[in-house]
Amino acid sequence: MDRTDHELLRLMGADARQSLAQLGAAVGLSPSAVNERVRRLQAAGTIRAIRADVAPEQISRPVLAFIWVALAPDASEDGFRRAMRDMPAICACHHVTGAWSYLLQIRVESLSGVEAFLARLKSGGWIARSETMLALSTVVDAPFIYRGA
Amino acid sequence: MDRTDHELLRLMGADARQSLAQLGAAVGLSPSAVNERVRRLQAAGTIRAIRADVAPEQISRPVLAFIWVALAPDASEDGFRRAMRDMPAICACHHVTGAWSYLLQIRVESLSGVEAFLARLKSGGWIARSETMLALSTVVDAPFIYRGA
DNA sequence: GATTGCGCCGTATAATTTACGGCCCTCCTG
DNA sequence: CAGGAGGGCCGTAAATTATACGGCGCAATC
Repeated sequence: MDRTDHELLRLMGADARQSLAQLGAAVGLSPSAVNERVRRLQAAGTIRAIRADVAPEQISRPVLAFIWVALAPDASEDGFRRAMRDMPAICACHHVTGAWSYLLQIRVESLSGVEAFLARLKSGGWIARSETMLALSTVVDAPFIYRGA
Repeated sequence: MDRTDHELLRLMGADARQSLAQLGAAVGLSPSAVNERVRRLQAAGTIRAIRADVAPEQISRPVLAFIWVALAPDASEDGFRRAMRDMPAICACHHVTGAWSYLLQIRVESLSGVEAFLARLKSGGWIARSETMLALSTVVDAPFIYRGA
C-alpha cells in the first residue's frame, strides 16, 4: 500500500481499461510488476470490482433524488434493508445521524418515478415520514451502476 | 438499446472484467456480437467508463459524510464548482432543491477529516451555512472511486 | 557477512480482444 | 411479389493483452 498502489488505484478509477503496459508506463513499472500489484489489490479486497459506469440520461434515469426517511416505529429494520437492496432504482442507502434515520439516493426516469417510488415505500409500511430533494445539476458525479429495470 | 443491451449494462455494472465470451454466454450471443454492442455503447457514451471500485476502509477513507451547503451570498457559483471538482475528498456534489443549495458527499479518514474539510470550505469563503450528516452504516453502497490523496 | 524475503524484470504461453468477410433475416420499394 | 438495402450476428484470423514463471537485485535480519 505505497504511493504507487495509490496511483494505480487512481488511474484505474479514471479508466480501468488501460492495459498493464499503459499503467506501467504511468507509474514507472513493467507490466508484470503492475499485474502483480493489481492482483494483490484485488485479492486483498482493496479493489472491490471493476464496473461499467453508465450515463443515466441515456438509459431513462435522468432524475436523481435524495430521500430522507424516518422509519415507521413498527417497521422491521432488517426488512427495510432487504427491501432497499432489492429495488434497482436505489443507488445508495445509508443509515445516518441527525433527525432522519436513512438517506436514500435513487435514479428514476421522471418525476412520476419519484412519486411512484415514494408510494411504494409508503404502501410497504416502512416509513413514518420522508422528505425528498431533487438534484438540479451535477458538479461532481459519482459513477452510476445500472442494477436493472 | 434493447433488452440485451440493458442486460449487458447490468452485467458489466456488476463486473466489467468478464470476457466477451462470458458475457455472450449470459445473454445468448457470440463474443463478436457482444463486442460490437459494447463498442457501440461506449461510442454512444452510454458506457461512460470502466472504473475500479475501491474499498474506502482499506485506503483510509472510512468516514462518509453528507454536507448540506448554503452558498455565501457573494460567492461565485463557478468558483465554488471548480473548487469542488479539485477536492479529491469529494465523491459527489449536486445542486439541489430545498432549503440548501448544494449537497456534498465526502469520504475522509476520520472525523477530524470532516472538521478539516468544513474548515476549508468556510475559510474559502464559499459557504454561509452548512449541516453535516454522517453515514453510520451502509445498506446499499455506491461505488467509490479514488480520486487522489 | 551470509541468508531470507520481497519486489521487479523479461520471456514464453495462454487468453482475450479486435478486425473482417460472409450469412440471414427484416424491412422497404418498385 | 420480387428485388435490394441495411442491420445484426457468426466464425475465423491476427493482434493485443494478460498470466505464469524463473531469475535477479536490494534490503532487512540474524
